[in-house]
Order: sequence, then structure tokens, then C-alpha cells
Amino acid sequence: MRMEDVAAVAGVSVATVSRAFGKPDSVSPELRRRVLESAERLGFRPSVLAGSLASARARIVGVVVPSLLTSFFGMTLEALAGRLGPAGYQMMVGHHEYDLEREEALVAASLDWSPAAIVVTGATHSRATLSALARAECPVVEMWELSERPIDTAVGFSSREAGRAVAHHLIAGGRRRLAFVGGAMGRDLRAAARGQGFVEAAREAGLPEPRVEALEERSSTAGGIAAFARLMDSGEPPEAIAFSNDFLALGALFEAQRRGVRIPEDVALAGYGDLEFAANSTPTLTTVRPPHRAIGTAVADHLLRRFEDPEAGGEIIDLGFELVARASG
Amino acid sequence: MRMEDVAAVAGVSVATVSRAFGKPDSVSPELRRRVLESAERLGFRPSVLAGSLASARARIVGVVVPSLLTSFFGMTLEALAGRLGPAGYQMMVGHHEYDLEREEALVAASLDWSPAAIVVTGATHSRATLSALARAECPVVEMWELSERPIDTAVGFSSREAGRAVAHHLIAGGRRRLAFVGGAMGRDLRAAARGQGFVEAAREAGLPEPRVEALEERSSTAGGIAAFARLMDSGEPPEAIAFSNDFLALGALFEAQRRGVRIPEDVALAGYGDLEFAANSTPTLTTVRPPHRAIGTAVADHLLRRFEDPEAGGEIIDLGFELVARASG
DNA sequence: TGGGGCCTTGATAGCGCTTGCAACACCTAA
DNA sequence: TTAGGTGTTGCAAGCGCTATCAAGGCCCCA
Repeated sequence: MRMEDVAAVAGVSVATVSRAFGKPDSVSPELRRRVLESAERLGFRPSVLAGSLASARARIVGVVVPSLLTSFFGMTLEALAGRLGPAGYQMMVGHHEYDLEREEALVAASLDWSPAAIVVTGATHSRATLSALARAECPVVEMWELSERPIDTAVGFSSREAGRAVAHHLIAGGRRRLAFVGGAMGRDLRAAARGQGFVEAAREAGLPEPRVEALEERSSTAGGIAAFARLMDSGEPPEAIAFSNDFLALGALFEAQRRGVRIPEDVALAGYGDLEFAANSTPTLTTVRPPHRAIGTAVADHLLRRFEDPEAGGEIIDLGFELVARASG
Repeated sequence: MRMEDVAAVAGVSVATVSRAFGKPDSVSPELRRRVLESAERLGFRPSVLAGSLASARARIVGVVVPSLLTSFFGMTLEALAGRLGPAGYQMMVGHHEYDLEREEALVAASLDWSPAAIVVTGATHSRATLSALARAECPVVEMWELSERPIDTAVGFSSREAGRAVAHHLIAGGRRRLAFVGGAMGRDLRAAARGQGFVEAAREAGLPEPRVEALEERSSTAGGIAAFARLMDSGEPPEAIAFSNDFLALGALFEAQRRGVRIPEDVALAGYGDLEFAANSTPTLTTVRPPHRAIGTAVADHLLRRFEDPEAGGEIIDLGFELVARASG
């Protein structure tokens, strides 16, 4: 079942069938109707593969994220797909667990499909990834973290500023002995940047050096519990703890409840992510709301614009973040 | 940069270059080395698009899930990609929010790429989806829910049995007035099936008809809080509540804490999903652990086998589930 | 009435690869 | 020595579209 068959039934040439599907306006209404009708009757659907090869442009967008487990990237992906899908683009998704080598492989694999665009997470990449991306003949978007000199386009916000904002908030609440708990900071560079911003702000405020608990594993309530316990059992427990993730903070909430430690009276807690439960926990959780969905829509809009107008260039889109002050600190 | 260029440099024909990449064993070691070396030097990578068109078989697996927000499908997707990626297959992911019409569109879009296989979630689909899938010239896998007569292959477990298991557990704990809280049950048919199984088991045990709270929105702590409040404020509060999702149960835990309702003394709680926090909450949460990752690996293994041996047919793979009894009930 | 646009349509040359088929060399068994 | 394998390699015909270019019809204005 090929265009040729449809052409025969409709009594036109293959070229006309192709145009009826690809650029409807360039075909007379009468013929277009006949073509689409014949196609419908035959149950014909054009082969995207052949079309992509012929036009040297696949309607695919390669998207590389660190993980598929957190709703963070899930929201971004959903927002992205929500706009890209209706425009006829498919997402090719890959995840790399914050491993730059795996990112490299994923980027290479995406590029092999001659995608219409490629979207990666973060602003730090391996040399090979960087050069592959630079050579790519399509728009390249780095999302979630900003960078002064992105490869092409960057959409996100400053993790460092987010970390600073949390510190400022806690300090404004009168806390002086601060601590930061980060999950997988060795690999998750954005979590590390939040930690840096946090510590930096504390120093600038003239407070004692914040204690930093860098967890090996990725963020989890278990990790939050362990870190909270270590912190509280140390000689001088902190007056406020910022976590690199709401789940970590949730763990602390559980452990505090077990120990009878009062939040925020005994110690203030802040998370990151504004996951749904943050607004409903007991007590409700102070956190930072990153623009998860907005990132997805902004990336999609940017790409759609680029597809329309090949002349358009890259840009840096700062979507900011929001500090959500709640009961925990 | 095409195979032709590599062929010229290596002093062989295009066919040999193609074979050196595609079926290395059919080329003499010497030539293979020369070809790969030349390719490397030129920075050549074969065009997957052209290859797919020529072989009428794209190394793509279309995967359609309800949502990208929950770690449920995230784990499955990660496990799937973990096996499929190394084998050279890319995932094309789409999500439909439990909307059968959107599923239809996603399946059609996937099929347009002549994928090597297509994986959908659940056992219930629209007529059009069903016929499109039946016509598909590739393996079709339905995952997460089993069905006696799958389109081709089914990998998952019985949601109904999962619901029954929770009821039996609660009943064994001496509870008689049961309730079930389900999120988005009108659309999420697996959640609905769990609810049915639950009610069914209660009836069989001769207990009073369980109250069923069907929430409109998708599962969230907010929904859990509201449902818990309604249930506890009713004339005869239940002695045990099963939720269709751990987040719903987490909301109930928060609300119970606020109200001073003791869990499990005053009321037993059970969730579903065994999300990471379930093992660490205060109190820890009784829940059902579905084989999220196992589903992904089993689907991938099945597919890989099918790709190897086109003769192989569909099968039904029941991976079961596990009831994890913890402190909450 | 004729010439210059403009709009549709068709013919056709690829897009970059895979693969059946034929050719050839080299070997083994009779 | 010869017939028949076996293992490599090249040739060339597509895979199913898109896009370029030319042709034809039509309208408008001079």
C-alpha cells in the first residue's frame, strides 16, 4: 500500500498525493478531496520513514533526561509532548541516570535519526557530547539549567539562585545554624549547584559554615531519614535543614514525627520540587517550585518557531522559580 | 557523508560497508577492520532512516503509557529502555492520560513509523485501536494488565486479584467495615478493577458492603485527605481503608496525624504501588507491590526473542504482585 | 488578440541504505 | 582431474516518499 496505489485510485500522480498530504494548500480542493477520500478508503497512511528520508528531516525530537522516575522530568516531558504531538512530532526519549557517558551514547543514538531537534538536560556535558551536539544540523536545546553560553538554546532557571533563595528564606526566619542535604550530588550537578548557592548565601550572611550532607544515592525518604538522624544526633543540631528534594524532606518529616522533634519549632525544614504532597503534609512543606511544565512548553514553542523559520537562532530563556513558604520553615 | 564515501576510502563496495555494519560476520575480518577504520576516520554513522526504509523495519519500539508523571510507568520504561537500548532499539514514548481516543491517535502515530514492535498499557482499547493493532505487522504487547485473549502478548498481573488480596489481608486483621478509595476510577480501568476485586472479596467474606469513594481526579495526597475526611466524618467510619494508590494513603496518613486518629488502632490503611516512601512513613504503609520493573524487562526480553525468531508467537506472562504488610494495617 | 504572470499538475531524479543474485576463488571429495 | 560446495564480494534494483523542474491552462492587462 503506497502512494502509487492511492494515486491510481484517485486518478492523479504520486506527486499530487504527496502534496495532498504534505502541503494541502498547494492542491486544488477538488483533487485534495479525491485523494484523501481514496486514501481513506484504502486505509492508506504515508510512510513517515520514506518521507523523512526523502526530505532529510524526520519529525522526531530526541529528548534526553536524567531519569524517568521523578515527576520533575515527567511533567516537562508531558508538556513537551503536549505541544509537539499535535504538530506531528514524536518524542524519542532516553534517560541516563546522571551519567555523562550514557548521555553521550543517547545523544549519538538520537542524532542517528536525523531528528528535527534534540533536547538535553543540564548545561554540563562530556567533550564528545558537546562536539556531537555542535555538529548537529538541528536546533539543540539544553533545559532545566541555564548557562551563559549555551550550545544553541537554553531554557530553565538558575539552580544556584534557587539554593540561595532557600537559604535567605531560612535566615529571614531567624535560623543561624543551617544544613544542606543533597542526594546524589556527585552526579546531579543541579542539586550540587543548589547546595553551593545555599552555602554561599549562608557565608555572605556571616553565619557559621553550613554542614553539608552529601548522600551517595538518589533522593529518597530513606536518605532523608538517615541524614536527618545524623544531623540531629550530632553535637550541635542545625536549626534549619534544606533538602535537595521534597522526598528527602518527607523522610525527615517522618523521622521527626517518630522522634517527637517539632517542626518547625525545633528545626525548620525546606524541600525542593514542590511535589504535590508538599502542600498537604503535616506540617506543610516549604519548598522551591521549579517551572517543570513551563520548561516543556517553552522548549516546544521555541522549537516549533524554529521549525517554521529556519533563520531563527538560539536564545536563553530564564523561566525563574518560586519559593513556596509553608509551615515547615 | 554516506556509505559510498566510506566504501571509496576503504576500497570496497557499498554493499560490503553495509554488511560490515549490519552483519559483521558475513565480512572477512580484514575488510571489516578496514571498513570500520575508514568509517571511524571519516566520522561516519549510518543513517538509520535510510536503513529502516530499505529493510522495512525500523529499530523503534512504540510505547504508549497513561502517564509520565508516576514512577510506576517510569520504572517500566526505564527497565524497558535498559534492555532495548543496548540492543539498538529506541523507544518512542507517548502518554494519553487514560483517554482511549488519545491512545488511538498515539498508536496510529507509532504505527506510521513501521516500528519493530508496539507496547500499550492495559487490556482495554477502543475499537479502532484494536483493529489498528491487529493489522500491525509487528509484535504487539499489552502490559500491566492481563487478559485471557490478548491481541498478541500480555505481560502483567491481575489487578482484580490485587484488590482481593488487600481485602483478604485487612479482613484477616479483624476489620469488618471496609472502604475503598479510588482515584480517577472512571478512566483508570486497572484502579477500577482493583476496587471491584476488593468489594467482591468483602462480599464473599460476608462483610457489610464496603463503601467506595471514587475520586474524580487522579491520585494525590489532596484526594486522600478529602476522602479520608469524608469517610471518618460519616456516621459509621470504616475500620479499614484501602486506597488505589500510595499517595492517596499518604494523604490519609497526614490527615490522621492532624486529627489525632491513630493508625492502625483506630483505622487500618493500605495503599497500592509500594512507592519508596511506603516503607519509611510513620507508620509504615501496608501496600501492594506491582512488578513495575519486571514488567519492563519481561516485555523487552519477549520482544528481543521475537526479533530474533520471527516464528515465535505471542504469550501471556503473569508476573504476579506482592502484598507488603506493614504497620498501617 | 497576444504576452506575461500565476496556479496546478505530472514526470522523475534522487534520499542512503539493504539484499537477492550472480560471480569468483578456493576447497574438498570422488 | 572434475563436479560440487562454501565463503566473500560486487552489482543493481528497489524501499516509499519529496522536491525540482517543466508543461499546460487560465486570467489579466495592454
